[in-house]
Amino acid sequence: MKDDQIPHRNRGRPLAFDPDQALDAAMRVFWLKGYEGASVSDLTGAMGINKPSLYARFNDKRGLFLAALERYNATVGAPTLQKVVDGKTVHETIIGYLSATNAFLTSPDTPPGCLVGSVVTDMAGRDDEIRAHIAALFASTEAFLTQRFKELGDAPMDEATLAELIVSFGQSLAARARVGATLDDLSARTDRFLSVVLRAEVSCCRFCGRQLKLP
Amino acid sequence: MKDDQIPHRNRGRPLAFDPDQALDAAMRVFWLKGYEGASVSDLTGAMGINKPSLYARFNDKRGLFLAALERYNATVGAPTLQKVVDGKTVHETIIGYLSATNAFLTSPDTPPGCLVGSVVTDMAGRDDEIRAHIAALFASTEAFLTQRFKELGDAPMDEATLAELIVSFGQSLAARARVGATLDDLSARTDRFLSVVLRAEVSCCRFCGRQLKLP
DNA sequence: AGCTTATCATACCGATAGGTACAAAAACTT
DNA sequence: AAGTTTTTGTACCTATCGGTATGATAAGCT
Repeated sequence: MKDDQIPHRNRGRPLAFDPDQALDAAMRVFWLKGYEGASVSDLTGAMGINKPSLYARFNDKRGLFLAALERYNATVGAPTLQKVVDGKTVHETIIGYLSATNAFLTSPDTPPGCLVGSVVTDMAGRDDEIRAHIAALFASTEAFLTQRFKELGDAPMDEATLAELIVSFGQSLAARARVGATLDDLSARTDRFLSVVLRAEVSCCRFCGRQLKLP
Repeated sequence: MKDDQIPHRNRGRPLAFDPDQALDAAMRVFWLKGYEGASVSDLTGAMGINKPSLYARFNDKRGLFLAALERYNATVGAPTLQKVVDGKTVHETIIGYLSATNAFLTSPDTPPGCLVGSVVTDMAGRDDEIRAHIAALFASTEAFLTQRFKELGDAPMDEATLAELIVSFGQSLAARARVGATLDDLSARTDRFLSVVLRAEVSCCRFCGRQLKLP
């Protein structure tokens, strides 16, 4: 009775839809409508499949949601974090990370804001599994930034504190985008944030008055 | 046919429940479960009333939600903003505002986080009326802080920028609280944020190295 | 071809969703 | 006491919810 659960490859009727494409569609529905607000009919409609196909592949609505969340991290979260890997200085890293964040938060191709920052964070208040998952995601994002800042070595303050401030600010950007802020709004807010936190291109402090360009 | 709509006072069978108490209960249900996730049965159960009473007073589920949101602003938002009125210095004002925020975000008597920052912000992505309402609320909160900082006159930077940073940071605190952060977590994050933004009790900048206690 | 495997589309399930009809009940007015 | 006004509790409405049984269909295997 071995490998009883594992479906044999290349047997049976082939899938009539592309799983990643269907997940993209489901992701957007959840992103816009939230978990409880997205009905299974909404989802199958957007995915272009029938309900039995959905349940055969994702088990239930929750399973689909978790799969869509993975897809979100792979297609939205990962490319944003890649900017952190690509940055050659702390300043460049932060600019890259927040710019990429602002871009996807206001992309015309997707619902406003961040799926994780609005829908999933909201759900965390009533769903322990989601809460643990998302708390770990936040923590690991901060740890990732901290680690990278240490490698780069030119952070203007304690690296963990800087990472915390950046991620926190990113969460506020997500909230603003969700309530309708434009890319210009977010960019302007980001400039002001960085001018204070990195003290770049502004007076260093009100005592020494020195002009800086960090780093 | 005048005043046909206005119910005569002190006529008819009296209300068997306290409207504010019922709204408090409804507010908590929405706070925990979100709008779509809160069923009318959940709501009437928590409020201790029957459905016809709910519909007679609040018109429909959405009307109840809007009333609960007003109640939230009156019982949670307003007391927090009162700290801004009470502050005698910018530093004290900020500490008071963020401390009060952290307290209600993690209160054991209410669901985690901020109703506005999680549930309503999420809804804003799919509901234009809510979006306009909440965007105006954010803007007016920043304007209120800006105005107060100007009155106090001892802000260490442009008052609007400072207000923006404080409100933004508050939003990130709300997200953290929603995913399970404790009051200690939030307080520690707040200390680190203030140590950078207000440069208080830390090195002023990496060039002049001066110790400050602001203000 | 015939068998096996897996996905397809249709049609359906009980439960619950938001919302309401209706008559009894509780106050006031006269 | 009788009538008026408003809220109450029960019982019910239709639509949709998440989820599934069933049989046709499309592929590989032998």
